[in-house]
Amino acid sequence: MDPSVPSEERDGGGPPADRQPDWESERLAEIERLRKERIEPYARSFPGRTPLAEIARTYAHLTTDQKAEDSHCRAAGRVMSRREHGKAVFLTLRDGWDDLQIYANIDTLGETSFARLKAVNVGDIIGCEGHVFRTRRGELTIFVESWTILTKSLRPLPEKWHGLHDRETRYRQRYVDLIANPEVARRLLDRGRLVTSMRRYLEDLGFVEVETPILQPLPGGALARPFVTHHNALDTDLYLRIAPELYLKRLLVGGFDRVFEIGKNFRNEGISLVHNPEFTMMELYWAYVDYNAIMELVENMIPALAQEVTGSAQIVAGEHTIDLRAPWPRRTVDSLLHANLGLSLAAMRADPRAAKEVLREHRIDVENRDTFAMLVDKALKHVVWPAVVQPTFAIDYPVELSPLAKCSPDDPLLVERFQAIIAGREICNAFSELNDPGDQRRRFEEQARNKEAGDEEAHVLDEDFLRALEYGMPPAGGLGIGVDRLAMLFLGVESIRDVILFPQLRPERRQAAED
RNA sequence: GCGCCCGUAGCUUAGCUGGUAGAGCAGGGGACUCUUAAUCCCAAGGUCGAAGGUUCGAAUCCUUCCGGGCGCACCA
Repeated sequence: MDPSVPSEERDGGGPPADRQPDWESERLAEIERLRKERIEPYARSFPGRTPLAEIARTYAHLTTDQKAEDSHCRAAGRVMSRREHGKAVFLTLRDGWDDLQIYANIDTLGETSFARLKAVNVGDIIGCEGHVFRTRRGELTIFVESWTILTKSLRPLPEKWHGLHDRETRYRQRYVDLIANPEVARRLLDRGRLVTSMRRYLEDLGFVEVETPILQPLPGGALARPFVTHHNALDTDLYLRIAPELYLKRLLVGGFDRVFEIGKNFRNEGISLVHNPEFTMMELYWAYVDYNAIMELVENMIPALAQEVTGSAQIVAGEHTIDLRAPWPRRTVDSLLHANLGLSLAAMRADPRAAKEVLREHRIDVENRDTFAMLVDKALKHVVWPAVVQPTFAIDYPVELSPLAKCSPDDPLLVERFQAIIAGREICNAFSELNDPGDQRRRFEEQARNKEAGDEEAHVLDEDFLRALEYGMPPAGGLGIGVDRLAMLFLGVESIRDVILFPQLRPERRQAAED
């Protein structure tokens, strides 16, 4: 886009001229003034600059009122605040999320350049050249010998003292939030480092990263409602994946023996403090091991990642300090239910009606049509998990909850599945993968019956996946970790929106643009 | 999807049981050559989220809608 065209002349660019607020027309006028003086308000480049943090580091040793010899440097950044003193001015500059003060006076710059500097607005991006000194008040400062405008800002920044609090504006205009609240940027950078660390950790273990389809003809690998879209050339509906699982298992069939994927999943469900319609999932599959090996991987990887991202394998969640270091205790779902509710799986299966009474006593909202599987699920989520603070593996789930997991050798009603619970939250889901095509077909058929009965989240029957299993999938353990929620746990935030750069909101209605 | 709460200037906000909006910052003009929430003086900026209703009179009370937040439900 040609930056020399003022925004109001672009199609759909700014608000209509008759509704233009004063602050914008004033700044547009300033741009015209600059152009008349042959100064480009949107510069091409500013070569040879040194990052502000590096300048601060290099000259940290300077004492009060001391000037650094040979400290000539070029720096650039956004003007965050301005303190005028007649024939001198202080500005606070920010590049990235680091601030540094600069100082200029009329003696050094001359009248014209100094007057232009005083006309700079908070929010403008400028470049300057000068030497480094420390003021009488002790602040490291660049003494400006020359400067230039790099980008003129048309919109005022949020208030410097109270900042930007309005959550809607913060999420809709994250670019402003990042400027006004640098801790938001730091948190989101930490989230990025978590993903990087996880990738490196798995690669070091010999896992290979792959990318499988996001557009899938059948949505599988999880129990959830999908988004539907349409491919015009193929004239067919496609689904945004709810999980990569079935494709990664096809890769096990194809010969990959340690494989993982980090990517977005999409589920067409409610939005909440812990749900965003698109979220980042890490899934891995490891051939020739069962869920015991996966548990070891998890209890070693999680503290290692926490160490890298937060600097400690101990994290704080509310009033609890949580020690993530291995080993983590392993408790069967049956024993957890028994300890917290006095119910055994066998009893719940045999007499769901009595089980419902017990759940009601714990003020859990149960409905008459709830199946045994749903009751177990509710009991775990509402009673058992909240009581688990330190990392704990909950293992051996009822087969009805897990259509893709392998049965326990001792009990055909249980599967070899586990979830890790930390601070009351599920942070992963894993199992010994079902590789018996006959058993898998029966489980799919059971799901199909659930679907007939009205369960919209029941798993669909995927014939191609069954065909792959018929070629033979090696025994394997599989793991899924919700990366956003792991980031929340590590960074101590309550809302998933605080670890997602652009969380989903209802689309904004822009009246000016639509008229 | 249901319940509760919120929406006043670009930002942060005051505005009592109804009497038609007040400030700080930012922005504009002026003073000030080491300040840092710089300071001081002046002026400007608001269809009080939108539309209806009650009333002599509505930012304030009622209804509906829009947007957001928080619970609950579904899910990771």
